[in-house]
Amino acid sequence: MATLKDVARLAGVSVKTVSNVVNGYSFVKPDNRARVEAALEATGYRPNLGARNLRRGRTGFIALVLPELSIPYFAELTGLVIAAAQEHEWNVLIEQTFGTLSGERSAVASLGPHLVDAAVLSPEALQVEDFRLSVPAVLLGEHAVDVPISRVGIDNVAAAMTAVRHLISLGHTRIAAIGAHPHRGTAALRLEGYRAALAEAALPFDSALVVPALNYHRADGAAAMRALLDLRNPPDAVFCFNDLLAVGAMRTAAERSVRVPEDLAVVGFDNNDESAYTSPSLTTVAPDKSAIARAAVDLLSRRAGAPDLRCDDVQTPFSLQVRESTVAR
Amino acid sequence: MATLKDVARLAGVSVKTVSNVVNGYSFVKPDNRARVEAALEATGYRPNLGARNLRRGRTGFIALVLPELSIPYFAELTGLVIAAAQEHEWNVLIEQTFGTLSGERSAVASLGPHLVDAAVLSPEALQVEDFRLSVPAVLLGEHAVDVPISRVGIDNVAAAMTAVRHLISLGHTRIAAIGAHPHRGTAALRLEGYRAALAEAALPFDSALVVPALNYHRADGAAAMRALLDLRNPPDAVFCFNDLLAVGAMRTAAERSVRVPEDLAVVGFDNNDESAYTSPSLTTVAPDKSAIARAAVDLLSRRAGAPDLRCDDVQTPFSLQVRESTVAR
DNA sequence: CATCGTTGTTCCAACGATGTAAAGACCGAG
DNA sequence: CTCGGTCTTTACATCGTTGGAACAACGATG
Repeated sequence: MATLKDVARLAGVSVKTVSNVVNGYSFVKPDNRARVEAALEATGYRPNLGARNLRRGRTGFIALVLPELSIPYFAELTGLVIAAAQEHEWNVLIEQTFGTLSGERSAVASLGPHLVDAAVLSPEALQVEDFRLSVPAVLLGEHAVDVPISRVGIDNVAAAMTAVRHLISLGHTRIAAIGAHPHRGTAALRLEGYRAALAEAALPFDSALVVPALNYHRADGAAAMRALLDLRNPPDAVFCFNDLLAVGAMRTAAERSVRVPEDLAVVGFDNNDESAYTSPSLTTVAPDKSAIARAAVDLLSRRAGAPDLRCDDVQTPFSLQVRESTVAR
Repeated sequence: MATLKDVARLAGVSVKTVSNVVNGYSFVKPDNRARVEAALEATGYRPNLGARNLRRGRTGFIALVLPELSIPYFAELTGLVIAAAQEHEWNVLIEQTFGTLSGERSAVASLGPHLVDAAVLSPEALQVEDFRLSVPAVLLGEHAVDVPISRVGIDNVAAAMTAVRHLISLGHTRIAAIGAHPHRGTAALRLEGYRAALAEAALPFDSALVVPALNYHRADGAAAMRALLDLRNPPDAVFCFNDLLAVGAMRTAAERSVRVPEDLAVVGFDNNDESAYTSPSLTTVAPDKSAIARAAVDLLSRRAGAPDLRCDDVQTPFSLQVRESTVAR
C-alpha cells in the first residue's frame, strides 16, 4: 500500500507538499501540483485513515447502539443511518444489545472518544445513572428517563392517539393494546396516547385489554393475542405497539379463524416493509425513518463541532398508513 | 481520555511497562503489576485502537459488502457476522451496494488494507475483472463468475432440488419458478436445481413457468405471480428463489382469491423470520445463517494470518422447513 | 540595493501505541 | 568478589499523517 512518502519520492517533493495537495490546503505551484497528482494516480494512493484520525484527534466513526439487526425496524433504520453518516464522512459502528440491560451497559461503556466521535443510541432498559457518556450522543425515540441528551423521534403520544382515534372513528369500542412494558419509555407514552384517545371519546378504560409484551417480537404479539381472544369479552380491535406484535397478533387471529378486519381490526406501529404485504395488509403508524436518521446524524455533526450545545429535542413527522387491516364496522 | 503516558506517570513506571501489563506480555514484577493495574483502574484507561492498529499494521475492521440492510436475509446475516467478528476482535464496516454494479464497484474499490483487514462480499452483479482485491476476502453464496476467492454458502443446486422435490412429492406437476436473473449466480444455480428436479421426475420443463425478477423484493414476487396467474394454464405450485418473492407471490394469490396451499403451493428460500408468521406460514429452504457467518469470519481470520492459503469452498448445511404453504394435492 | 510581504516548500514534532535492543537488577556458582 | 545468566525495566525508533515553524524564493517597494 502506497504511503505519502512513496508518493513524495515519486513526485520529487516533500511529504508535506503531497499532504497539502491531498487536503487541498494552502498554495502549491501548478507544476508541482500536477506532478503530485500524477504520482497519486500512479501509486493509487489512499490515505491511511487510522493515521490521519490519530493525528487529527478524531476517529471517523459513530456508534449506532440498537437492540438487534434482525428486527426490521432497526435494520431499515440502520441502512438509513449509514447513508446519512456517509455524507459527513463517518463510518458507522454497530453494537447490538439484544435489549438487555447488561448488553446496553457494556455497549455504552465501550463508547469512548478513542473509539467513536459520537453515538446514536436506541436503548430500552438503561437507567439514568448509566448515561455517563464521554462522547456526544443522540437518543432515538422518547424515553421515560430524563437525561440531558438530545433526542430525535416522533411524538409517541400523538401518534398513538392518531392510531386509536382511527379505530374509534371506524366504530370500534372494545379496543385492546398490546405492548405494555415496565421499563420501555415509548411503551408508556403509547399507552398514554391510547388512554387519552379512549377518554376523549368517552370510552371506558379496561385494564384487561392492555396486554404486556416483554419483547416486541412476532411471538410476543401472537401470545398476547391468544390471551385477548381467551377473554370472556374479547376486543373488536387491537392497537399493537409495533408491527411485529401486530403480525403475531394477526397470525393468532388467523389460527383461531378470527377474521381481520371484519371481526378484529388491527393497527401496528413502525410501518415495516413487510406490513404492506401481509394478508390483510397492515394499517400502521408510519414514522419518517429517513428523517429520523438524517436528523440524528446532523445533530451529532453539529454537536461534534460545538461541544456544549443546548439539548435539542427534534420531532420528526409521522403519518397513519391506512391499509386493509382496519375497516368500518 | 487517559493514555498510556498518564497511567505510567501515575504508577511511576515507564510507558512500556504499562503496555506490557495491558497486553499481558513478558515478565512484570508483582508489585509493579499491582501498581499499574491500580493506575489503570484509577484512570479508566482504554487503549486508543487507532494508534494500536497503526503500530500493529492492522485496522481492526472487516468490511461486509451487501446489497441492502432492509432485506431481512442480509439484516439477519449481518447481526450474526457482527457477533462472529467480535470473537476475533474485529469490528464490522457495512457497505450497502443496493445491488447495482456501480455500487458494488465503488464498494470494492474502497476496500484496501488501510481501511479493513479483510472483507466479506455478497455481490450480485460484479464481473470477473472487478475482483482486484487487495485484502483477503470471502464470497457469500455461489456465483457464476469464477474467481480465485474463497466461498461460503450452501449447495444451491441441491437446495433448490430439495425444494422442488418436496413439491413434486406432494403431487404437483405444474411447478413455476420465480426469480430467474441474468447476472445473479445463485439464480442460475437454483434454476438448475429446479430443472434437475423436474427432469428427475420426468416432468416437462415449460419456460413460460419461469419468471424473472430483477430485484428480489416483495413487489417483484407480487408482479411475477400476477403474470403467472394470467397464464392460460396457471401453475399449481411455485418455487420462489427467496422468501420475499414468496411473500409477494402469496400476497398476489390472496388478492386474486387463489387459495394457498389448496390451489397453489408456495415454497420460498432463506427462512426469514417473517416467514413463520405469514398466513399461511411459508415452507422454505432454511440455510444455517449462523454457520455461514461463522465460517466466513473464521476463514478470513485464518487467511489474515497466512496470506496465500489455498482457496476454500465451505459448504454450510441447509434444511427444508416445511410449513403450511405446501400440502399434498 | 536593502527591505518587505507574499507565496511555496521543507523540516520537525506530535498523535498513542508497540517492537527492539540495550541497560539495569538480581541470583547463584565459581 | 567477580562472572554469567535470567529476569525486569527502560529509552528509542517507528507506524502514516498533519500542524506549525522555519526557511527559501520571488517581485514589488522605497
